[in-house]
Amino acid sequence: MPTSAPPKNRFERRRAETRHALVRAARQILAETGDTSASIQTIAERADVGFGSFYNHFESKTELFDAAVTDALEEFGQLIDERVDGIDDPAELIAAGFRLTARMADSHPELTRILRDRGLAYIHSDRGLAPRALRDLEIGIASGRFDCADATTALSAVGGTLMSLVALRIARPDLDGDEAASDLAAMVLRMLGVPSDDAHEVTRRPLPDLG
Amino acid sequence: MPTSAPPKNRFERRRAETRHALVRAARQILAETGDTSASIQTIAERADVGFGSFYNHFESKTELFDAAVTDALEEFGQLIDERVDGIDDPAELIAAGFRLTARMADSHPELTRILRDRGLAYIHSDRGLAPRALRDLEIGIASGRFDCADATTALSAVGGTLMSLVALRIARPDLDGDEAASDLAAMVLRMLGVPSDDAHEVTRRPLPDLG
DNA sequence: ATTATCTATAGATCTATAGATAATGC
DNA sequence: ATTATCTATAGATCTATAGATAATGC
Repeated sequence: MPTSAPPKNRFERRRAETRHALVRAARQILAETGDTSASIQTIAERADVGFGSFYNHFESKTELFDAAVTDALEEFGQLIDERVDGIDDPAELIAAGFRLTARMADSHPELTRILRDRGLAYIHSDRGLAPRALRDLEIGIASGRFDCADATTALSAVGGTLMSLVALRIARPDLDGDEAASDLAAMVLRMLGVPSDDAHEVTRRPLPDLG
Repeated sequence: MPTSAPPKNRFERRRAETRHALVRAARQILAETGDTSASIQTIAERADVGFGSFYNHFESKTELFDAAVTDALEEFGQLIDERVDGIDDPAELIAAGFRLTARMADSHPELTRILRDRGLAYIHSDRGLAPRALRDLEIGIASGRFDCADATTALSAVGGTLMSLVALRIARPDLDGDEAASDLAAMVLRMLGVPSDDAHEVTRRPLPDLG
C-alpha cells in the first residue's frame, strides 16, 4: 500500500491541510499535557481551523487522538528507518535504533513524549517500527547472531527497554544520553545472546545524524 | 513513616471510607477506559457516594486520579514485596518479581492495566517497587552477582522489560504467561551479566503463590 | 455546481457551591 | 456542638448541527 497518494487538486490539498492541522494540534496537546481532555473548540483554535470543520474530518475526539498517535509513531518509524538504511547486521540495527531514539529526545521532543506515553501499547503493532524490529530479530535468530527462543518475547524485551530509555531521557535530561543509549543497547544485545565484547563494540560504531 | 495511622473513631473511619470509595472507583475507571475523562458525577455514582462529597476529599479530578495511580502502584509493590520476603539472591529476587507480576494479569487484572498504562512514568519513582529494585541491583552489582556499569541504567532496562511483560500479558493472553515471564526474566538476568545456564536455573525455581 | 470551511447557537453536560440532613464526640 | 455527607442548582463549558460564506472544478 502506498503511503496515501498525494492529493491531486487544490480542494483535496486544502482538505488534507485542514485535517493535518487538527492532527498536528492534537499531537502538540498530547505532548504538552499527556492527556486528551482538551475541548474540541480548544483544539480547533490551536489548529487555526473553524470549529465546525472538525466534524468534516473526525466523528469524535477519540478518533482524532488515535490518528494523532498513529501519525506520530509512523513519523518516528520513518525517521529511524531512513537512517539505518545501509546497515545489514541485525545487532547493529538494534543498537542504531536505540542510539537514534535517544537523540530524538533533543531533536524531536514532542514525538518523544508521545512515544513515552503511548508507545508501550503499540509494541506489537503492525505499523511503525515494531514489524521491522520483529523481522530483524527473526533474521538474527535464524542466522545465529542472536540466541533466544522466541522472537515475540524478544520483541517485548527490546521494545520495553527502548521505552524505558525514552522515559529515562525525559526524566533525567542531565545524564549523558548517548552514553546511556549505548549502554542500554549493549545490555539488550547481551540479553539477545551477543557476547559482551562484541555488544560493546557494535554499540560504539559511528552513527548517521538525525536531522 | 507508618503507612497512614489507622483512624481512631467512627468519624475518621467513615471519612476514610468515603475517600477510599472514590479512589477505588477511579481505579476501576482507569482500568476499564484507560483515561480520565469520566465526569466527577459518574465517579461519585460509581463510588456510591454523594456528588458533593467529592470536594471534601479532592480539589480536582486530576488530584483524585493521581491518588488512584499511587494507590494502585503501592498495592502492587506490597503484593510483590510480601511474596519475595525470604529471598536473598538479587538475581532470584528480580526473577521472582517478573514471574509474580505476570501472574497478576490473572489474579489482579485491574491493577495490571493501570500498571501497563501508567507504570513507565514511575520507573524511577521513590515509591512502589522501584526503590527496592534499585537497591537489589546495587547489592547485586557490589557483590559481583551482576556485571553492569550503572544501577540507574540497569533499573531502566529491568523496569522497561517488566512493563513490556505486562503489556504482553494483556495483549496476548493466549500465550503461556509463566513461560513468557521466566523467559523474559532469564533474558533480563543475562542482560545483567548472569551466565545463561545460571539465569535459566534461577528463573525456574519454585515460587510462592499470589493470593 | 459542488464542496469545504466558517459562524452562530440550541441543548446537553459538567463543575463547584450553598444549604439541609444525618451521624457521632464529649 | 461539630463535622461529613447529601441534594439541589446556578453558571460555565462543551458537543453537535444548521445554515451562510468562500473556494475551486469543469
